[in-house]
Amino acid sequence: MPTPTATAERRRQARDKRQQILDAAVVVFARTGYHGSRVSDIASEAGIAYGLVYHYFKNKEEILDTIFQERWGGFLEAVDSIAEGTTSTEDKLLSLAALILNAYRVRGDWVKVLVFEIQRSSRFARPEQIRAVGRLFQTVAGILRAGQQSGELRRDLDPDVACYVFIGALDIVVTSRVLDVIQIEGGESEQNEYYLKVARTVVDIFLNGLGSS
Amino acid sequence: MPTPTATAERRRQARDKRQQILDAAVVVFARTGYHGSRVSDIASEAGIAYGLVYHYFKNKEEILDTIFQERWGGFLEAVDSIAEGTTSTEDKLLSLAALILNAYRVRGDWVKVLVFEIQRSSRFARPEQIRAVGRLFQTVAGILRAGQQSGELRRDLDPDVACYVFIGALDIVVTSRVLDVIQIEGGESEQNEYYLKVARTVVDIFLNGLGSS
Amino acid sequence: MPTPTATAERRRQARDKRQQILDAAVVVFARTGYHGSRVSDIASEAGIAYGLVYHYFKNKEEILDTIFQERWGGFLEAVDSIAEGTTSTEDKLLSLAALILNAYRVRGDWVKVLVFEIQRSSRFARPEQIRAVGRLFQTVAGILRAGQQSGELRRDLDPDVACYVFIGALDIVVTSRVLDVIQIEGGESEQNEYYLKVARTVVDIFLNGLGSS
Amino acid sequence: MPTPTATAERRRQARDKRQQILDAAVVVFARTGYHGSRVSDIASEAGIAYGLVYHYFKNKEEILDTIFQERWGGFLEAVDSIAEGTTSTEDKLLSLAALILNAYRVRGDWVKVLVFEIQRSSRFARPEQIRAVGRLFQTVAGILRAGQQSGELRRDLDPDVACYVFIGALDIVVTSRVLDVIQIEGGESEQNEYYLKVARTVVDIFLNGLGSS
DNA sequence: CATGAATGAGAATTCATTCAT
DNA sequence: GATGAATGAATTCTCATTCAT
Repeated sequence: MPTPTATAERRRQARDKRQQILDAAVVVFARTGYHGSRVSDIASEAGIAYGLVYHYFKNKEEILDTIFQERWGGFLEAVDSIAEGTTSTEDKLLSLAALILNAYRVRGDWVKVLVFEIQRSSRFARPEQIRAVGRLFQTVAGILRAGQQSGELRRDLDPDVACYVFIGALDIVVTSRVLDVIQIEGGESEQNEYYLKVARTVVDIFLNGLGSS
Repeated sequence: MPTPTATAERRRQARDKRQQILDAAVVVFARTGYHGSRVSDIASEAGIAYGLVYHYFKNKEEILDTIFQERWGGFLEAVDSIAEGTTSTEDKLLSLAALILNAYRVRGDWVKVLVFEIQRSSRFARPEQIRAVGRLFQTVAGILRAGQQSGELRRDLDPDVACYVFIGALDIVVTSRVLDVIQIEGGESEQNEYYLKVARTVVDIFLNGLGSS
Repeated sequence: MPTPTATAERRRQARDKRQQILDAAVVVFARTGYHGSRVSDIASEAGIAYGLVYHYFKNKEEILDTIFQERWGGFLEAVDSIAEGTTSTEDKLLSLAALILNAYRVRGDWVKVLVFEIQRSSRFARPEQIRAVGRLFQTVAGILRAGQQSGELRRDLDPDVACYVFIGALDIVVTSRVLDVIQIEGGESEQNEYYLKVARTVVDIFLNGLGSS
Repeated sequence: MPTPTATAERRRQARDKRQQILDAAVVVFARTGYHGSRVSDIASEAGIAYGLVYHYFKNKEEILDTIFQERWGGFLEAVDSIAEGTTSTEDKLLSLAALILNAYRVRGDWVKVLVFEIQRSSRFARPEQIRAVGRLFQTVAGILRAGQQSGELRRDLDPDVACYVFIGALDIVVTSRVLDVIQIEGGESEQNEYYLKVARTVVDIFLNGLGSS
């Protein structure tokens, strides 16, 4: 009979292996897309037999669902913690912009999968997925609503619409970047600078408008 | 031997049949996605034998490419004609917003296909497709640049970045609508009103900002 | 455009091909059992690509169902025509016994498939299959009931139970033969003789009993 | 070091566990058939880990073989003890009929497995299995032969054929019952009555015939 | 042009069996 | 003995594409 410790150890390894599969799936999906990836590709990327994938996941789709759930949850937490901060609305928006714009640099594969494979398949997605995406909009709208109440923002515009302007601007920058529509040359620091500039521009336009006052 | 007229007639019918296939493909792709659609689904939606599809198109992918090319071209022309107008920058932006927001209502299926199947799978897209999408950004950036030169817009912000804010806002409204993240209740006129409100809000924020001046 | 005749010809060939598949399936199922047979085995026995099997049948199971339906239907017709005859009850029973006992000789593969694969999987079978099997019992019970009314048979026994005795006796002979529990040596004529003897014995016991009167 | 008693205890438990697996297998095979049952289904029905099954049995097939061997052996013993009795032939046949007809009620799952999975797939069965089934026929034929010698039965019919009539009748009643071709309504006592009636009818026909004397 | 039968590569998924712990 | 993670052979089924008619 295995000792309790040995059982725990095995359980830990099992969780690791599950994670290995998820990580490998992100890499593979990013490289060849969900439909272009075979389960065996994921398995060999994870360094395991493909049969084992079915030990941890019901099927290929569940892998994608799990990737979304776990990672999007983490992202939402980061967004929430920005929203709950006590800084100015402008600072919150800047932090949010930086968070989103940096996501691609830090977790490029995962963002690719999100942009291409999950947003796309959401048509068939369970309502929970829709709701999970909706939560981002609600949180941002909440930031705006708070800004309106504190007098930092105009009160004559619907925050549920305004949040689209903000999120949309950032989303399309990320998408364009993923799509290589935007090509950023230079090293790490140049890229960093570019993103900062974009973040500032987005927030600037969003708060002050582009019109010559 | 067929008369010249008969030949012309046949050629016209051929073009019709080709169009039928494209129209059917839009419907089917919108319903079940590119990968979820069989060539035979397209054919039966078009009311023809599936073998015939291969008379008009090399393969399934060429159908998608063609859909993009033909329809995106038309869309770009509409955008260009707005850009080339002599109205104020604000009017141009309002027209643009209305054009994009209405597109989903008028050609829902086609926008779905664009959003999900083409825009989001451009990784595999030929560079021409990237360039074609890029042209939208350039045209909008051009509108902004002109506005800066005429003094209507602030000159301290990069129009190549600013255009993302504008397009991104509209894009995400459309996408959210397609995804049913946004549910619009009510009939035709309520929907119309909602879109007008969104268009005005987007342009308002874009020009005047959300900050309390 | 193909002439009507050509179309008809093609349709005829299609039916042939479908039949080829069914015939091949009977051979293959008889040889290696339903579960032991691959669809590709059936296809290669039929001399076609296995993809074509799915042109004519939804899946492997539908092949088995079709085999049962078509052939059992034919068998029931033969049974019915015996039942509807004007001969004596004894003659009807003799004919029935001969029909059943000969079936294995004439269509050995098909009987094997019936005995092993269809009777077995009937647990999951659609109620129609149960009903189809039930019809055999009803028809035989009908023969017995008629014999009771005409005074040829005792009236004190339930024909719905009595029919089991008759059918069961014949069924187990066939099954035993298929199972090689019974080994019949000798050529065609010896076999024939053996079956005649069995048929007569079964009917004799059934009508006159084994008890020394 | 374990005491002899502890060792014995362990051996007993091992036998229990082995028996647990066999019992579980009967239940599972009856429910979903041999091919439709996974080793893990058997294990979870038995409440053990599926790896353990391979400690007690070489493979899945050996489980089925063992089920047959052990239970069929017990059944044959019961049949033998009837055959060896000193009662009249009629009584022996009645006892035999009751034994067989009751088996389904008492051990329904096991009979299902016998009827569907073993009896009907003997093609693959080792010859010993065929021989074991053959022993039933021989024993029944023996009863008949004894009846002929004692003058209770007609001598002009081959007992090796006659035994088919008897066994076949009972077998098909059981099979029909398993297949739900026969639906018996009512409670315990009604079912009991029905089976008694069938047993008597079968023996009556078998001994006295259905013909109006 | 039109049809749809025919092909077969390709992928997902299942599950018996092994084996390290 | 007991566990269940790990393996991978095996098979079904799908569907884009070709081609004879």
